[in-house]
Amino acid sequence: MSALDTALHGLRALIADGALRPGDRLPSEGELCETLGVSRGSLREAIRMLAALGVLETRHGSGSYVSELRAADLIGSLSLTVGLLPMAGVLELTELRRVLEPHAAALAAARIDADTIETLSGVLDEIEGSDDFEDHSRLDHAFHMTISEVAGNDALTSLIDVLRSRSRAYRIPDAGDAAELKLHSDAGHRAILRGLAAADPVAASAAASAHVAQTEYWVRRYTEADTHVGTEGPAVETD
Amino acid sequence: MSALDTALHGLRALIADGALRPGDRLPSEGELCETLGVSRGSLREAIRMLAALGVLETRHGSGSYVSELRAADLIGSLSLTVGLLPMAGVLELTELRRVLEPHAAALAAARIDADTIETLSGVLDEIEGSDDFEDHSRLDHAFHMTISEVAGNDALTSLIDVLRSRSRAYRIPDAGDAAELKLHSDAGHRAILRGLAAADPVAASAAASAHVAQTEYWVRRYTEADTHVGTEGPAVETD
DNA sequence: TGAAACATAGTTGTCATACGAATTTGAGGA
DNA sequence: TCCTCAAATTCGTATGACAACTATGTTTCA
Repeated sequence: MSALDTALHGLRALIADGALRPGDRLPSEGELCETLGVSRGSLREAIRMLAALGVLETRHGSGSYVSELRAADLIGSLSLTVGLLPMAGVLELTELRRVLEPHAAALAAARIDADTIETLSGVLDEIEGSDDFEDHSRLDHAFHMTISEVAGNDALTSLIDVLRSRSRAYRIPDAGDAAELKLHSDAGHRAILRGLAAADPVAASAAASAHVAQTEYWVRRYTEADTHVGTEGPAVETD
Repeated sequence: MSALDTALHGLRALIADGALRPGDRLPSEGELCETLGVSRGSLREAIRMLAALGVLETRHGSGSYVSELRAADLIGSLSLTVGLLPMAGVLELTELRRVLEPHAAALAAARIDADTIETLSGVLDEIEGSDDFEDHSRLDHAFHMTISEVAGNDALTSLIDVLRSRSRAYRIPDAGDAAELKLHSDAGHRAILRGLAAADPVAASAAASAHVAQTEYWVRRYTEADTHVGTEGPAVETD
């Protein structure tokens, strides 16, 4: 077994066995090097891997700490990489959204309160009144995240967030298309909100499903032309 | 910006911009150090982080390569860490399973062929005829993975696999309970297979939903007593 | 007495160098 | 043409050194 594997599995075992619990500070790097029998370089590589996966957090000058090990945080570690997926992968993820977002909407319909409905309605007012893509993207994100937060499962919220982050950043070159998309998008949002306001899980779920399906349609429509891997360039909501 | 961040974002940018495509070999570490202006140690830490997330693969003596960037692989990178979740997190994930597995079953019901049904039936025969927990776990896994593979979305399959890997490894101390669980589990499997064989998405979906609900019941039942974080020790299917 | 400033020790961040281990490449010969 | 083997290339690992940052305890001053 390589030194890196030794360090990686050694650290993981310390957490799995309960020797290190969420929030605990790890022994210093020098100490761990002796304990695990690897050099500091190999140890640090292992620490970085677990940090990338959301298991550890390192603070300069202080030490490394075990994270809170929340499911939402581990899922959130994907956000660094989903932006690198090619189009084919994005469509796979969109299918997941097609299951998860209706579920979140249904749960939210059963739990949402009047204040939140008011807030969401205000967000939609802003979206419909704005022509700025930056605003649109931000508010759209807020709308959907609020819904999944109300649903009450943080892991679900985090997963939806990660999946949505990828569909978000595609540009719609044609101005007419962009306008049409926004029209449908606004209508979709209102339909979801109606379902929530009526405390009707089935209606909210159906509206959310239709909304994702619409996203999928637009992503697919612009797939053939632009199969670029990157996420750079002017971003336009397809959502 | 720290040297590590420089290296990490530099590498990520090379991929996002398309300068490095799936399957490509990265420049040598020495070359990248000059390009990015960081030491070899910092560069290697960045490479490890991306490797942990499933974006890069390193081969000793050969070089580092960009992975195929399949959504399923990126999601699979979670498998190293979901085993560290405390019980509360497992229940969150089980709720996700409750949405995803019925969806997979419904899709599979619409696409499955006679040969696969035969195979699955054979797997269930084996499960029902075996008292060995090791066999049971392996065959149960094969049964469920086959279904989600038939569903045709690799990302979905990978996600279900990751989520299931956590519910799998809990021991049922009481022999009577274990027997009762297996009885229900076997019945649940048969119900799912009936739905698939009838090409009935609704029936398959409902059966899968009930199956996950049963898992959730057992996990919850043994939650209060055992909140241990680890995954070691004799593992018994709760599934 | 209280608080601010400072000194100190401990920890992570970064770099440079060296050498071992695995792979790849190409020259040489049968 | 194919095989063998040595050399070059590349990653894997270890060590040492110092900078940057943090935490803690002490001193100093109001």
